[in-house]
Amino acid sequence: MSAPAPTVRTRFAPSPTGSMHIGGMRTALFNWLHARHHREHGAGGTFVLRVDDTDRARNLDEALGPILDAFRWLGLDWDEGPEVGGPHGPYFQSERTEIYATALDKLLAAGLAYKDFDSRERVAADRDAAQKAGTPYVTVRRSLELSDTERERLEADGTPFVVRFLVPRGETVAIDDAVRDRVEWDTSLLPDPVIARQDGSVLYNFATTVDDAAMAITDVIRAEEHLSNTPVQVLLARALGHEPPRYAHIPFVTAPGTTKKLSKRDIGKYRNNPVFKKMFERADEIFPQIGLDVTDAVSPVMVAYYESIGYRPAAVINALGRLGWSLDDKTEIFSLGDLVRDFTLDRVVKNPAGLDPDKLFNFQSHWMNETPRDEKVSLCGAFLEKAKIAFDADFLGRLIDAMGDRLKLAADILDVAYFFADEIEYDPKAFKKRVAKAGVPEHLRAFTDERLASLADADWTPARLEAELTSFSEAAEKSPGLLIHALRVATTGAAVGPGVYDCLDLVGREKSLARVDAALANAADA
RNA sequence: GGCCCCUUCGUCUAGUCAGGUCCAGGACAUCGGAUUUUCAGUCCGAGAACAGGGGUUCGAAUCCCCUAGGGGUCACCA
Repeated sequence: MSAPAPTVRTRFAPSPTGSMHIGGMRTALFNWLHARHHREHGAGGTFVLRVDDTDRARNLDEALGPILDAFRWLGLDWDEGPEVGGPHGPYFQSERTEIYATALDKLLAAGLAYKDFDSRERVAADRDAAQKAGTPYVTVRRSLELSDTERERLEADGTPFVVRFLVPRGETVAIDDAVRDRVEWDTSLLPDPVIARQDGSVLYNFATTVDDAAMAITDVIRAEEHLSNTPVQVLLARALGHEPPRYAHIPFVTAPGTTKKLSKRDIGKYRNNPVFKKMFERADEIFPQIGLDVTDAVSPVMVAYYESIGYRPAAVINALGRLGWSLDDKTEIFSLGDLVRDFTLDRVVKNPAGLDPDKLFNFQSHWMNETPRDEKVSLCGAFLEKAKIAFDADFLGRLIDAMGDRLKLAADILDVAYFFADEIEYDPKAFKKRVAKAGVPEHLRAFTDERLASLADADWTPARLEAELTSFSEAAEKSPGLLIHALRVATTGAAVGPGVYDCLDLVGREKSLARVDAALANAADA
């Protein structure tokens, strides 16, 4: 008889920094997916959100809010954590100082950690010397050589000290990583990590280990840059009397077109990244219209960018899910539900994956097309409202229908905002090329007078308009393109947009005819 | 520099654990064609990769060894 499949508990522990990094979101997604997969297709799974706020953020709401918003936007809920609580709280590290202090005392009392009185400078000098000599640096442990009386005197004098974990030398620590298989380290090469500062506050490696054990985390899924922290955490967990969790070190996300970790530090550089450039430029066009500043917090490195510019959460989920993971040799489209069903750690790849804005955009096309009409209307409507453009919902619906697949981002609706304006402005270049061109005004005049003017309101439909235009062009032995272009520019002012017959329909018979007259008068003046 | 990780088309990846069906499959991007002419979309097509070298084997992208390259990490940050 095999043991029952264990239930799974995963966690994600963001620092409240005021914005959610897209790479961090990918790590969070994998944790969430692993837990949900086991809940629905295994013995159970729980996803925990824990807040790493040891830095004591000045304003927690401001710093944590956007992060929780990103989770909510993508539809990733958490079973335990902020707002929802849970049996393993508190879920803010700033509220767990007692727990850390107790664990620290336990290690100290057992002789598994020690007070180190060496100054920062002295330790740095040791490290430099080792570096220079090309030998591995390990802690010199001078404080362990101290006699009891010496130590007592130092403490009585109030000499500052840090607490270091005493790494057992001469051992091999190994993990069976879910994505990297077996990884081993020689503990003789590991420095004794500081686990508590002079002020008594504990450090990341220690807090995480204590919390993961206290919260019964079974699977630690994190980016591979944490791989080198792992031996210390394994040793620490054992010293504390716990069995270490299973680890899965997933590849980190690289900046588009590079092999370097996508980092919020480099946002400035990314503006010039040829692959990222388009995304920045689109933001430059859109954000000013909706009263948003293009800041680091809404750059393409952050989840907020995608929401702000009108991506579908499903598109972002799909792209993130495929970053370092695949099901097989052909499936590309995954809903969140599909991912919950199909996601397993053993299909995570080992090598870093670059975020590809083009591919993300392609997923967006797909998921925008899957979006019901009503939802598109409300999404686009929200953009129009932010841009302070008055609109009629029915008309917006018709416009969205006419745009069809052309509507990729919800913000694209702003590109055709001229449909909501009473007055149009001609794109001067397009006007010259399409309307004020030899032979065109006469042709357009004739078509309008002979075919359009006499059309009844009820016959002013895309199908009828197309039939008229086609047959007129045929009779005149001219390319339909001439009228198509001329009419579009004359009635909307723009060179691009929905199909021209839809444009005429949207603008309406009366207004279209008036605009053709105005355009022709304009062309005559030119 | 020490330790650790990684290496298939430009990119994301399938195939590697169980060597032959892989002169390497899919997707995005690119280019070309069609839809007899906006833009877009759709359809069709093209080019494009096993880092290098040695082994093992009848046979290697797949196993072994070496080399090279890339990356991560070496804080009283997380």
